[in-house]
Amino acid sequence: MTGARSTLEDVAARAGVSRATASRVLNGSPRVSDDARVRVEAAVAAIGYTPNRAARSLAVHRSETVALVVSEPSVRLFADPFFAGTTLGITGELGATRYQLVLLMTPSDADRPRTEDHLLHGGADGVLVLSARAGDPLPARLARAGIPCVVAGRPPAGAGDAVGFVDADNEGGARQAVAHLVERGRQVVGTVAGPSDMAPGVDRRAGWARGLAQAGRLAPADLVSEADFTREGGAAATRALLARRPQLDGLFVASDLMALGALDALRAAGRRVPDDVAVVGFDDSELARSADPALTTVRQPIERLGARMARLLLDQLERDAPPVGEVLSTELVVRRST
Amino acid sequence: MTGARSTLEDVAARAGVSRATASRVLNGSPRVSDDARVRVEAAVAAIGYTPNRAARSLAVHRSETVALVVSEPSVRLFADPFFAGTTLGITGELGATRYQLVLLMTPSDADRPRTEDHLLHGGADGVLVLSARAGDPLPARLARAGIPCVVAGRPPAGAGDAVGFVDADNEGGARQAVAHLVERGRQVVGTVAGPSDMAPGVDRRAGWARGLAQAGRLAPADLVSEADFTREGGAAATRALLARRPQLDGLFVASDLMALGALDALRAAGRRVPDDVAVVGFDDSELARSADPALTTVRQPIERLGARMARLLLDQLERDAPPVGEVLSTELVVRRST
DNA sequence: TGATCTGATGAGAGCGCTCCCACACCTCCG
DNA sequence: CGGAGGTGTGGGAGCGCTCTCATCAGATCA
Repeated sequence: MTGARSTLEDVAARAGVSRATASRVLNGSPRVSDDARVRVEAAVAAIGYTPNRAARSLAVHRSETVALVVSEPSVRLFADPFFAGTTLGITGELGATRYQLVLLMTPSDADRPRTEDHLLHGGADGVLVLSARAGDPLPARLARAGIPCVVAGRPPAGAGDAVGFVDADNEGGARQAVAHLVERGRQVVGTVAGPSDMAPGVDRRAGWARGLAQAGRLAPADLVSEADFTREGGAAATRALLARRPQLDGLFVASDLMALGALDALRAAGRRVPDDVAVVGFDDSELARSADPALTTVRQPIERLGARMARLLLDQLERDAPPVGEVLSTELVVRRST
Repeated sequence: MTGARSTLEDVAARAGVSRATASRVLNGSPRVSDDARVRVEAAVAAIGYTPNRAARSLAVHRSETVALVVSEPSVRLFADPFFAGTTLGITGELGATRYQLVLLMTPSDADRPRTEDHLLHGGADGVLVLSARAGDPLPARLARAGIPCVVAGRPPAGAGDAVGFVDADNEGGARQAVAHLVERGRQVVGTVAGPSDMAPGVDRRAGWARGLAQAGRLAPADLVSEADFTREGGAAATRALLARRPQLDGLFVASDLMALGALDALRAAGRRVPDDVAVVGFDDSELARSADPALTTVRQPIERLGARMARLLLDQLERDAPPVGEVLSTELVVRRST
């Protein structure tokens, strides 16, 4: 069954056809008689034949691989919550195709040129990019070189519409969160926003503002406090907010980790959650479930996001569809903190 | 620079040598004159030549890829904390070689045969396995087929010494944890153990027992309560323990997530942590840092584990070293819970 | 000085596949 | 009944590399 690998030649011989015909059958060409098709398929099954990827790649001038590039210096912080889920979605979608997923991580800036070079030299037929950095030049460069590319999150500014993307509906999620807080009767709803140079930070803040607007409220700047997606940052931002607006009774925090910091700060300030201040996070990470009180948060369809990325890339690769963007809706998970 | 891919032929022509000589230079053969070597290297640099993987694979009969198999039905629970870190370590080690990392996830049992088939048919030169299931037959099968294989954690029983492995020192870590609790003056040190059909569960429990033995204490069975690595399970196990041994004042919990459950149970029972009961977890996940009180825990060198897995595999692949096992030491991270 | 060895080199086959092209065979129409 | 237009098929070149083998120049020795 294993051992001496069998070749297409063997299959052809056994089926009593030429190598060319056997190849046609394997590639689903319509120009084959039913008779030949059946015999080749039987031979394949009997021999346990598996095509040689290398030979095929060499002949068709394609690697038949998709690269997953995780280009993030601080992999630890960023990757943990997303990586496993997204990857699972990607492999699920890719599993049915002949494409292989090869993993390229560039934790330090030093190894990015190598990766880029590799991809630009045909290292993969298509590329999926997982990166928090908005300014990543890689996708645009790949697209310019004619290599299909789909990024997670909003596409980098310079890329035009040449690169596909799949993003979670950050703004919509934030709006949901705010609507929920308003529904809970909160009067003064502030936000601990993410950094304004990161797309999710910007979008979630915008969602907060629009959410308030839709409720007929104002969204004054002094109800926004920016932090850096860390727990400590979240705590500090919350303290600042409380200092400026002691009446604060609702808080939308742009990530679960920062929300944990917010809970710290609120507790330190003697505010009860949710009685005095209701808090909503974002991400629905493990942290949210284990927080005290358990955090109401916005869940992103991580695995689905990976699957859609792969799908959009395959569309470009196989039916050379144009690169498109897609926004996946989020879901509010209500827990004890509101 | 990109565009029409250059071939070895081009390099050879430019360097004024034959394709064979150019190939020798690229593969570091000693049988090349310095003169030729220099000229070829210059040509490579000038042209921006990158070898064609497919052609090379075809010629050498090796795929020059390493597969990372994540064979876990409940990827969410298992993979999250380990996956990103381990993978990072692996890619770091592999980055300097010509091996590519291809990702194979088998979330459902249905797609495992496919994966196995692929690997058995030369899909990769070597395989790294990330799997919580002790009974996974894949590594042994691969080894039997002559495909080098390194697993994370203890090797499956059936594999003999044919598969390499890299494990964290679960027992040692547990001993450290217990020693720490004893040092803190705790008299009755119990444990919430993991399932006894999972290697980490068994090893950590053994470490708890040995730790007590080393301190000259007994490790009676009624100080052990088994759970399933979930938060709720940890809470239930802790309640059982408290019921049996109300004097309990030290607790080693075999995972951070279960430790969170233990904290819940202790709080519900009116015990203060660490005053009444000191608690140590295991994993040093994000959860430990964010717990209340922050959890003293045993850190595993996740990234290093990945790196060592890759290294051991490369040793088998390149210097055909025999498969070996390696145990990485863990580190106690002391926080507020003890 | 010729025989022998050594070390660098190039010619060329071959890895397993795809795909172009030519061919045989059939059907259909003028 | 001859030519046009399909179909299914096989021959064979070629993808870019490695590696064996023959060759050849130069060094070494008797």
